[in-house]
Amino acid sequence: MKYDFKKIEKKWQKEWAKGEYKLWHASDGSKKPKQYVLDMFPYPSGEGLHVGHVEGYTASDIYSRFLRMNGYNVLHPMGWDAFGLPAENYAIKKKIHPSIVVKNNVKNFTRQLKSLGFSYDWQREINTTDPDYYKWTQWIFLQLFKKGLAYEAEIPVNWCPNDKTVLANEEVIDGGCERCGTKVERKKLKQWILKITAYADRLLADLDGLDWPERVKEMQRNWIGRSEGALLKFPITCNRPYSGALEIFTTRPDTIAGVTYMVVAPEHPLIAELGEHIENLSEVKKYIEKAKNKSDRERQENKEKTGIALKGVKAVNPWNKKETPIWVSDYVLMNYGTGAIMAVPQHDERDREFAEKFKLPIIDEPLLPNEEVIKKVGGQKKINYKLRDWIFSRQRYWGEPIPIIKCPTCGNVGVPEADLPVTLPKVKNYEPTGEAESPLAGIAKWVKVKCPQCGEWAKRETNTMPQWAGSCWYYLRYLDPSSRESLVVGSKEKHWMPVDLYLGGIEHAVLHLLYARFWHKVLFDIGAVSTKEPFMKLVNQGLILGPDGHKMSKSKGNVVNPDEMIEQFGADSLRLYEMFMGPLEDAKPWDPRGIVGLFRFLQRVNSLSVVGVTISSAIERALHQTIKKVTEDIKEFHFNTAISALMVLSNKMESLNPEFVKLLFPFAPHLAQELWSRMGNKTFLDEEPWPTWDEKMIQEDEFELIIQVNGKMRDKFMASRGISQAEAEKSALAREAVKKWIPDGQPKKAVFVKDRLINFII
RNA sequence: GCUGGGGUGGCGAAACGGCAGACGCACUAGCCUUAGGAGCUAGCGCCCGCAAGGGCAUGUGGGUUCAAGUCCCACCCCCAGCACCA
Repeated sequence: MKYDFKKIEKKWQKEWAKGEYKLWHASDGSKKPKQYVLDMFPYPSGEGLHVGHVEGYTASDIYSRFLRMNGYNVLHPMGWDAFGLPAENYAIKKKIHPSIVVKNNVKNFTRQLKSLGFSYDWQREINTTDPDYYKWTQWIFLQLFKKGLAYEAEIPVNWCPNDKTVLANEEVIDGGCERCGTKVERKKLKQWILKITAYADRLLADLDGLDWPERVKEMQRNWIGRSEGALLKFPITCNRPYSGALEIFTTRPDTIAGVTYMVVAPEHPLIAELGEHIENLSEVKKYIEKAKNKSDRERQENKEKTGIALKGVKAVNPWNKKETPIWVSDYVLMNYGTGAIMAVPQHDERDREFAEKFKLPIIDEPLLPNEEVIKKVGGQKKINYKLRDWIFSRQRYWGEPIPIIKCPTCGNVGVPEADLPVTLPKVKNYEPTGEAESPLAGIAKWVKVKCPQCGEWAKRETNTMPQWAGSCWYYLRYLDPSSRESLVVGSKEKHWMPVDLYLGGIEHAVLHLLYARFWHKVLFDIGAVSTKEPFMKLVNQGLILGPDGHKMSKSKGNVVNPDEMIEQFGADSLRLYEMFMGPLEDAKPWDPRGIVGLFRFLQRVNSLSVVGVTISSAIERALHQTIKKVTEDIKEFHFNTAISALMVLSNKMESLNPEFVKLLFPFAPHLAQELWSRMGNKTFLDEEPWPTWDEKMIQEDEFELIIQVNGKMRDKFMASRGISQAEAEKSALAREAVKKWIPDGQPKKAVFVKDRLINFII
């Protein structure tokens, strides 16, 4: 029979769609054990689904179908992370409202996902740009505001001149904008900031309990960057009366005797404070000016140390009362520790480099116990983090409005919860202003509002939230997508949380995954959720590279379009190929011919007779072995070897059997369901139990006994299971091929591995 | 530099310390055919050989073991992330 994949796939997709995909509804009241299998939801771009999406979504679909057949109540939802720059930029270019752009893209993505047969619970579909959804994103912001975890401050921020908005530290990659690569500028602006640093210790400590890839945990650990040390004060002396001290942070108080100079960051307040006490103030100011003009990227590119000494000012080492000079250098950063260090060139590479360049002494002094130093000099223990607070406001249109009202008398006032959502008004012009405000600032009618506290005229906050806001909590909304009284009803949250499996790309390791953990912990603290962590197990699918081995990109012209693959070979072949390419987590290049092999496999399976012939015991044994192999492989996400096991079995089979069809189902659901129906079954495979194997059936009564001489394989013969060493030796030594290697038939020694091999040593 | 992950045929890859290369792609030969670029069968690591057979092979060099791709030590190379964080 011809493998008419188009007809088969269309037919079953239509069947599955009945009752709004009833087959895949997750029930809140089920007695079955629950499993929450979550995909990282896509940004619905104009380009449509990428083969990388297909990879991750196929993997989670296989796993979900497997769990359902094993008696689990599975929640496997899908939605849209639809706020963000691309829709807005497209809107600016084409003069179409972003919401229309998003609507069209969502339609296309939905069509594509359905054409791949993914078993989502479509009743729980969510969209972060839906006011009923972002009402709760705003609600969470208000809770952060109430707890003092959202605050406004004027600080130096990363500004992308191309996207005309500020960026979080996590969004700056190698000094460039995460999105467009444009060199980021430093600007001092008043911004909304989330106090993620208040959770640094918990975000770090709770990583240990997570079943996540080690590299992701390590990336988060590095990003949080905890270091234990101490704050120590060095009194300052100069030629005029002065009573200040320079406070430094160090992880090595034990090296204090080796201090030969001090360094402060160019932005350090000490310089302004000392003012005229500094004899060479004008030169110092010149250096500081030069350092300020350097971007972060320039500072990183050129690591040649620069600096200038503060003349007429000294610091006193509190340990040995020695006077040491104070320098200004941009290798010390103002936003870490205290912005000042004690320099120990003997023990620190950077200090050594600086000392060598400026001919400062390098002395070798004995190390002292940390505790003793801290105690004697009156210092205090301190833990520092590299993690910075999250700069949260954006000067763009297409995002959630920050629900704050700025009142001239009351200051920043949260929008009353009853007034949520603060909906995004329609504007004529989405163009960013290029200033510290979003295009919303231009809508006087929307901006003007009465202060909820004093009733006087006030203004709305016109900045919007960053792209990451909506994805910080979406996994909770799936549990209760239409709830009006809370972001998620407690009983539903308790039933489903935490997410058992979270599948997605590694690119979110220190962005989405860190932000979401932070929000989740805040929600935990206010009692809105019952678990400390949102995602128990994380699996990252590896990147699918273009046929040229490079990352797929439009400019390189190496992008593979899933729609074309489905058109040519069908969804089942595409699913199977992407799973067969290699280990799920590895990066792997697309082989344009590769999919053919999987198509051939399905074609062969399709042509097998549905009328069962009596199966031989050899095939029955192979079947049991395959059930075991595929079951274990799916549990470990080894889909490539599971598919290969199915191929091996199918190459032996003369006709279809129900177990094989069930094993195939999670991987190639359309064809498997078609075969199931051809075999005379009226049920859906989703509702069928997963096949089981009998360990006794797997055991073969004969095996190939390997004969080695000095560890090299020389011969083999069929032996019955359980053969004794004496019997094995006798039979082996009698063989011609063995006699050739052991002419006297007298090996020095024989190592016998039961039911496997015998190794003669001569 | 630090951290994590890797180096196995022409390619993607398999391999509880026990026959290295399963499965698939490509390739070769043959078959079928309504001559379809997506059919079927067989072969296919490298070297010597008509063959039988033998030798060599899992980045490099050592080690442990009856036996090492797998365990231990040192080194080289590749990929990813972070990187003047005191």
